[in-house]
Amino acid sequence: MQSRVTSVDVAAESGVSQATVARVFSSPHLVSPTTRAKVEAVAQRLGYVPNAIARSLKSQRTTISGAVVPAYGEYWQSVLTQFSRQLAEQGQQLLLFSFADSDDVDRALAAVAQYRLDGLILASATIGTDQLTRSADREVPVVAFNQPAASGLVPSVSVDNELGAAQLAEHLVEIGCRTVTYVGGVSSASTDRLRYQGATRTLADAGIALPYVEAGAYTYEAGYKAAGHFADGDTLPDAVMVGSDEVAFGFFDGLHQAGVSVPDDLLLTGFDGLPQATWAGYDLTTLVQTTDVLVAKAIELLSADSAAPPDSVVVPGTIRHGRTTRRSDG
Amino acid sequence: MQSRVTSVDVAAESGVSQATVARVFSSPHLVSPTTRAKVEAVAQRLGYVPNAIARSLKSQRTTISGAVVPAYGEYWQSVLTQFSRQLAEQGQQLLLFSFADSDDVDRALAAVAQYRLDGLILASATIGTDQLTRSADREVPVVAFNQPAASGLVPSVSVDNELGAAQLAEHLVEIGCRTVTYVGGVSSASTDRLRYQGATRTLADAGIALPYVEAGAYTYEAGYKAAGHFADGDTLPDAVMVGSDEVAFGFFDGLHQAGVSVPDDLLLTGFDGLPQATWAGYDLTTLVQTTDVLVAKAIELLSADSAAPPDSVVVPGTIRHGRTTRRSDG
DNA sequence: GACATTGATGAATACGTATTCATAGATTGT
DNA sequence: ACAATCTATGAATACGTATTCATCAATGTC
Repeated sequence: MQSRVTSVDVAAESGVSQATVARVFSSPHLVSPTTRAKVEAVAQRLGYVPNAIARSLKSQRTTISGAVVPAYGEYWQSVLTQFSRQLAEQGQQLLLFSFADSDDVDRALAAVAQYRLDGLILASATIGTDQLTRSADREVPVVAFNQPAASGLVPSVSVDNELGAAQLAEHLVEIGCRTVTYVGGVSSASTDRLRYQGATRTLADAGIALPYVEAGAYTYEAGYKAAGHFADGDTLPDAVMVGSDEVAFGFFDGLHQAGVSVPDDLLLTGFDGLPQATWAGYDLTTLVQTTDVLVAKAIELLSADSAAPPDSVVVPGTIRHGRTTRRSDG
Repeated sequence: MQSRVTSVDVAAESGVSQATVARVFSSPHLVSPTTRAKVEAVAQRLGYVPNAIARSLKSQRTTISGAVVPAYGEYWQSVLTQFSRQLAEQGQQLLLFSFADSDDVDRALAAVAQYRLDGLILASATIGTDQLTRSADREVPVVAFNQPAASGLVPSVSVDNELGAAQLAEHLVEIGCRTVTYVGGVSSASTDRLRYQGATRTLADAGIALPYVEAGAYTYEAGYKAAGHFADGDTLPDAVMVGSDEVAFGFFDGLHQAGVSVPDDLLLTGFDGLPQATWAGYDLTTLVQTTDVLVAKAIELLSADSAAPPDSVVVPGTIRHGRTTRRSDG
């Protein structure tokens, strides 16, 4: 029953025009200090708050950015809160469109179209390229987050997946691994492919082949199960590279369950640099994405001149050396 | 350069009035099948999408709910995505207002006031009661999530903290613990107090006192540090009850680091039921909040008749028995 | 001291839609 | 067959603000 107060009410009460009240709140420098003070006092007293909806309608901007993000996954949750925090610092809000599967993406994109958002973040490697291009010729600035396949179609920001995987592989070679297996999440994801490629090339230079195993999902459970099957095999490789930290955690625990010890029987690497990777229970060697930088870049691209051609920003990650690649025997 | 198409354009192109076009999209049953088909065809061809901003301005509803949520913490992230998913199922969007510290809360609430949201979720035990009451006499339906202190002021939904802690304590008594210590997150949080109370009462019945130690934050690191100090003490209790899973994980790892083994040297319980609690590395005994139910209840309260008096819903949790309270010797 | 400039304000309009009111045609009941 | 009811539609208005245009006073310039 509050906030029914409009700029007209304030105007009437202060004896000025509605235009002046509007100016006090949107371009104060156009109003004399005297009247500004008067209006502000009245507004305060009446509990007036500008209506963002009406404001948006008139000004054609919303101070809201949208994010289309997967509903599950540790990684996305942390990215999401990063966006929310950094946008909030700029006085922007974040409108969330989460989706569980591909069908939901279309639903989410349809919902997005109804809002005149200041920017739109498309996250997840499972958004199809057709869906991307369709969003591309909207009037709203778009940026694809961690979706390498988007390059060229849409401005995008992602970690250097290929380089990162190469760095991890390099490290494994250095410490003497001769046989390595790669455990991916979903093979059709572009991030998955790039990471596998990066690792493959580097290992090939050392004369090492890299078999690919698909966990089937980017989840702890998928990793756990994969480890079970894996441990059943006849011989273990020197090391396993897992395509994402969350899967790696499951893989790690699954190995333990099967009686395989990390790092004594097998070395293990992850990818992403989730907070849990540093937790003492895992202490995982992984490629740390500097999420805050990636997010900052993405926000930067949103406000950039959209007349420029689609820009692709690739940020290198940093390797974290944990216990999972440190042999007990030195 | 798209989506500039308005209902007026569609009207002109289809040879009907703007009113009819509007009706096609908001109350189709008022339009004859013939013209409806015609208008829909034209709209499709021109790429017309109703403008949600204008629609909201006129209809005084936004199909958007807001959530004021802490920027950090595994628990809140999972709650957040739950809200997002369940709201999406009802065709509602979620507008995110995250905050890092108490000052941010005021900023977030101020931002909230500018939107005519369909509902508002206030999460986090660190929102002050004054801030709560201020939001209470807004025109927007509010519900406090997991903030027991809100009872009576604002409709609220929370897990039964006191009962849950009592159940955990009961379990410890049953398996023979005689000395127990409680490690809380932030002592001023109402959830912290209730959990401590529940545990204290139950243990008192068994003639056991419950010393309180404050970790200082609801984070892994705080738990880790607390465990360090704790292990330095002269004698260890039989069990430690930690006030939140995330802190418990840190405490667990901190104990290991200090050479204290769980469950051999010490039993451990958490609270919340985070996904990681089931991860094999921890396998933590904890009180599982059925977050999906809590969230569903909260959404239900939002759409409920706001004329009713502030309603408090308390949902019992379920205890999860993990390895951390299972003595190796049976 | 006449004139150009600047600054502060008000009147009026537009943003894109939903909705009330009125109207004309179609349908029903007796 | 005629009044009464109902259906489909259009004209007009309102939602609450930002902004253009015009006005008028005050200031500065030669």
